[in-house]
Amino acid sequence: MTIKVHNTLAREKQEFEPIDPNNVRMYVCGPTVYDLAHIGNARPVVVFDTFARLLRYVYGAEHVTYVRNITDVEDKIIEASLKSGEPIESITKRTTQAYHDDMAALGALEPDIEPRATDHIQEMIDMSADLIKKGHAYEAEGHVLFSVSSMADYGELSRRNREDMIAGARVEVAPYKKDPADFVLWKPSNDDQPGWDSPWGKGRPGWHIECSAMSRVHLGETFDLHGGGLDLTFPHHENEIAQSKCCNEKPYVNYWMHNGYVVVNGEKMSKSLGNFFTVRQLLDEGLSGEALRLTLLSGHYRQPLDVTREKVAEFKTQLDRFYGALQSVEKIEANTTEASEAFLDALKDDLNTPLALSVLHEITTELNKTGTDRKSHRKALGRLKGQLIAGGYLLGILQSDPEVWFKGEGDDEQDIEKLIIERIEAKKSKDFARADAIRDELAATGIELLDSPTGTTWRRK
RNA sequence: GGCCCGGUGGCAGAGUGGUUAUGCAGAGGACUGCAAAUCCUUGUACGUCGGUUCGAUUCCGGCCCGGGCCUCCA
Repeated sequence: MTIKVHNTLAREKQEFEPIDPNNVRMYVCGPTVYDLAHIGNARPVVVFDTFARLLRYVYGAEHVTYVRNITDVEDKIIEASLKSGEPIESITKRTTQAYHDDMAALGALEPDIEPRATDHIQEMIDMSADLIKKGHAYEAEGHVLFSVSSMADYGELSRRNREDMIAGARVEVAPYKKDPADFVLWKPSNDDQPGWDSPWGKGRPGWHIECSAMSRVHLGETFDLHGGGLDLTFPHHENEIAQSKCCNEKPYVNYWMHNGYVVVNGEKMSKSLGNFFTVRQLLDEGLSGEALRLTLLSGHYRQPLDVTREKVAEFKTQLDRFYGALQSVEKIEANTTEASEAFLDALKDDLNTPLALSVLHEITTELNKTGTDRKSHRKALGRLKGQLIAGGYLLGILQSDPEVWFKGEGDDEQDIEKLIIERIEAKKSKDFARADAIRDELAATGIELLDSPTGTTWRRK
């Protein structure tokens, strides 16, 4: 089965056919580094990380190039610097580091290439100049503006035309624009703003041109797939298409994928609404990054997703179930590295992660059922274990040692073991009152004891 | 005003023109000194009104409700 993706350009699911299966190319819009990432920012990272894992699985890791940029020049950063007094370089460096740490905690692998906007200013200037030359842009009062009316099929992604946009315009139209829909490629900087020399004086790039420039440098003029949050469809991606198509005179991207919003009580989570919580915040509260990741994958990527602490706790319980099964077959060697067919089919069908997750649960049930008769089912158990780990890898979960998952970090292991031995003695002498007292004592510190015919193990709750 | 999503059982969440989603929570049972873990069994579904159909939760239309984009936003 081939991969199918919902292509925003067509508004329908399509078979994914890369231009070159030996070099599958994907670009995803990364963060503007002025503040900590919130859960809404994390969703596309986790979603497209999962999709990249699938692409690598299907086409081979060496045949996939995944680019995710860092936007380190943008007016929000300037504002943040003015407000706090922290230098811009310090803000972008610190925030980029925090972003890397937080996304790693969510199990996101690094993209193959992570270009920075400030390293590609010259390419942006070149593109802007080229667009002027080709009659798609013009200079006005130190700005370079893209001329929307110069492009016949502007609006193909978001399916809106110029008239709609003008009718719906909620912002004052800058006087230097020839057309209200025109957007900025380059704008002038004063002495307090970061700026670079350009044919139009000292200035800085507009928001959209960086992705056109960086994707062209790293993936070429036409590439396979571009992802991002639904809110980037317009204007950002629409304008990227306009810039790249008009500049390169070639198609830009074949497939566009957009993830739905993270919502809070049904409303979109966003910085401007203030209804967000950061990844850092939840991790600091002690929530598991792996459970948070699974929560982000628990709904289909195009659906809205309500992330609550309760939900994260539920998916932590689900992970306990998986790890419990893996723990029970710790001594059995996995004899496959292939995910199950049903699991792969789910992911290949427009990244249906909830369905894929249900397959992992079915595998787990089968594994747990088989567990009663180890010897004669060694082969089956090895297969189920392998499928669980392989599927888990594609989702970015279940890669820890089950022992570590359940016992975690702590310097109290010896005390726990000592109490367990004491309890075993108590049980032997039928002193169940003492045995239960020890259980309660440990339970009070979050330690749960599990008796089995082969002995007593424990978990941190 | 224009354009666009969505409404599934207690909760989360897939999916399908006629047959079990899955998980969490609940109930019962097995196992256990007791528990936990695990397994088995089990209940309550497809917003609403019409239409198409032998048959619709699934297709079509109206309505109601919720949300989004048209400005920065993942």
